[in-house]
Amino acid sequence: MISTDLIKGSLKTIVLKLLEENGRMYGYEITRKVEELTEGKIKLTYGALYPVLHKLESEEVLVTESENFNNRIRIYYSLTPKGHSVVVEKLKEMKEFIESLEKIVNPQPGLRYA
Amino acid sequence: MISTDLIKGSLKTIVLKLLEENGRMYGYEITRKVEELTEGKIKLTYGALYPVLHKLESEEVLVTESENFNNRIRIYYSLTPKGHSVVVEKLKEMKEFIESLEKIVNPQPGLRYA
DNA sequence: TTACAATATATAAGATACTTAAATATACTG
DNA sequence: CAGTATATTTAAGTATCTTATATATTGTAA
Repeated sequence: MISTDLIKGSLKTIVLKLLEENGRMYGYEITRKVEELTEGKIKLTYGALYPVLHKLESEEVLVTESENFNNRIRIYYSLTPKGHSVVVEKLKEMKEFIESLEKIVNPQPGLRYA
Repeated sequence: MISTDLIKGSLKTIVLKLLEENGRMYGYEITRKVEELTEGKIKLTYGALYPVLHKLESEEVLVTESENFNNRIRIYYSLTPKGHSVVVEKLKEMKEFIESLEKIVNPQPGLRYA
C-alpha cells in the first residue's frame, strides 16, 4: 500500500478520470475500481472520497442520480459539461506532474538505451 | 506550473532523491534544481521546503554543515546512513505511485503498440 | 441463529502539510 | 540607488486527509 501522503492531491483527478471513463459511478464503486486498477496499492477512504464527491457536486462538476438497488441507496455521479472540461485540464496537469517526477526520480531517461 | 495540490506529499521524496544524486545541497539550491529539472513546472516554496529539511534533520535522515559563502550562510544538507535507506524506500513507493496513477489515467497501456 | 463480511453513504474531530506573507541580510547589475 | 538574485526563517491560516463512528441491508458460514 502506497503512503497516503503521496496520494493526497491526486484524489480529485482520479475520481474525475474514472467518471469520464465509465460514464457514471457510485462512491463505493469508485473505491473498488481504484483498488482493482492499482492491484490494491491505492485504497481510497470513504472519509476522503465522499466529501470530495460532495464538493465536486457543489462546484457543478458532477451531478447525481439516486437509485435504489436491493434496498440500498446508490448515488450515481456523472460529469457535467463543465466536468468534462475540468477532466481535460486535470489530466493534462497530471501528465505533466508524472513527467516532472520522472525527470527528478530518473534523470537522463534518454540514456537508458544508449 | 503544476497545481500545488498534486505536488503535496511528493516534496520529501523529491528532496531526498536530489540529495542522493548530488551528495550535498543547500535549500536554495534544491529549489533551483527542481525548477531546472522540471523546466519550471514544479516550484518549491521556501515555506514548505525549509520546515521539511528541519524535520528530516530532526529525524536523523539528514545532517547539516553550515558554511560561509560570500558572507551568506549556506546550510548544506546530506543524507545520513539512515537517510540512504529512507531514500530507497521512498523511491520504491514513488515508483509504485506513478505506475498506479498511470494505470488509472492510461488504462491498458499494453495496447498502445498492439 | 447468530455473528461476521460485504455493500453503501455520511460526517465530526483531529492531524498534518502546505501556502502565504513577512522578516532579515548581502551582493550584483543597470 | 533601485531592483534582482541569493539565502534562510517562521508565524498564521487553509485545505485536505485520516480516523472513528453511525446507520442499514444482504449474504454467508458455523
